[in-house]
Amino acid sequence: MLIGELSKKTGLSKDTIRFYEKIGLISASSRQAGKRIYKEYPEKAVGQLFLINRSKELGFTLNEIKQILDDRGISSKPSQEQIQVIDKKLKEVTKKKKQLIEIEAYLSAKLGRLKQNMAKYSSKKRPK
Amino acid sequence: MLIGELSKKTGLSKDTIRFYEKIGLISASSRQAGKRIYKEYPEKAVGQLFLINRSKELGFTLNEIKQILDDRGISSKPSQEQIQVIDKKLKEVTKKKKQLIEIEAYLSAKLGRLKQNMAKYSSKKRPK
DNA sequence: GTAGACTATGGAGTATGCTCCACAGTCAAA
DNA sequence: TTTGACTGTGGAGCATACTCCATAGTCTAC
Repeated sequence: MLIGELSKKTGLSKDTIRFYEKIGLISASSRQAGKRIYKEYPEKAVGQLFLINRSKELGFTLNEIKQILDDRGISSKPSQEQIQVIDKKLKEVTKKKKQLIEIEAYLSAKLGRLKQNMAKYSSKKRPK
Repeated sequence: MLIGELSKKTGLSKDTIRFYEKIGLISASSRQAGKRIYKEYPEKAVGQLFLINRSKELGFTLNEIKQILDDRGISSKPSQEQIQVIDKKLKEVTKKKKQLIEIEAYLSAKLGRLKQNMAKYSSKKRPK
């Protein structure tokens, strides 16, 4: 698939996709066309880009995401280091879950206060 | 409390704290001392900075965090807009929770595959 | 065969979020 | 009263993650 299609499917700009390919986050094969070369993106790039986006929204940096996506070919021997990286990320995810719950509690409390206050102020105008 | 103490309590650098104050994320009162002015940070700045940090780690931008922290004085009338902002952030938190679970599943699956593969490769060396 | 929509490349520019530095004043302890 | 640790200000610099050109080649439909 060419970059335009990938862009539409993922909602990411072509520039962003090219940038991600440049830094090795996703990969594409090259097709010769006269003097020029066109990039062919594999189907799995779609899923990878969605994962990248979700990860970014959760505060992972592109470098971290690169480690997460790193495949080195399914059939090659996985390194202990690779396993450790994924294990570490799983722990970070667990931590983020806890932090999310804390923030949720903070926001809920704040929302409650605001609504109560709002009611207090407008009660003067409300008929009995 | 002066900036050094706040820095130690939160683990954030003085420069970072000054930057946050500059953009209005936290506030401090000013104390005159001869020709110079010293900033006095209130106790609650500690909690605010922790919240800022947690929020950042979850992908919120400083601008978003500013909206979250925005107080306008506890005793002033809360605006409908203020309530909407917090409500929206709560929904984003819910979304992030789901995304985290997705990423967790992805990482777990990947970890399982890596470990299995690792075992397959090393089984040749293991005695029966 | 040509207009219009696509593609790649290179490089400049931008927003965010700090980080570092030089300079100068304050303050507590010795 | 001087030394060392602190403080604020201003401004430059930096890493990350894009975004926006300009230029030039390709491809599709008419």
